[in-house]
Amino acid sequence: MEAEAYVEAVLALVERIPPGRVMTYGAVADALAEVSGRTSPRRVGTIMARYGGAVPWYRVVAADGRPAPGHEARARAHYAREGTPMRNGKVDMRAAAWYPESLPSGGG
DNA sequence: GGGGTGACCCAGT
DNA sequence: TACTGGGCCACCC
Repeated sequence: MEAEAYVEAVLALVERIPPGRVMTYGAVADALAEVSGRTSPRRVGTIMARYGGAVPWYRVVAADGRPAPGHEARARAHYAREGTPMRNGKVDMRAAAWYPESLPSGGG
């Protein structure tokens, strides 16, 4: 898979995350590992930082439920609107964690 | 080609 | 809960 295609795959997957649900960087990387072969949470984070502006980036959080650094207030506003399960100021991963049943590309 | 960095993750204290 | 160390991969200079 080309780098450009991988970026689009990440963005496409993030767009598939339903309102009120979230995915971790690791989960995104793991989900795309099937179609990409090699991935890592670091790569997903970097892509989100560069191209995340075009997708619901706030639905992608760290493993402990923290939103993107520098955009916490922005993210929390969305969580309140979408009714995302919160826990002590952070996203409740046990309730909000979401995983795609089928991938945006390669699957159907 | 080599070294530093980053919207990460896991394990230990 | 907060802090620290190691692993990981691609990007940038």
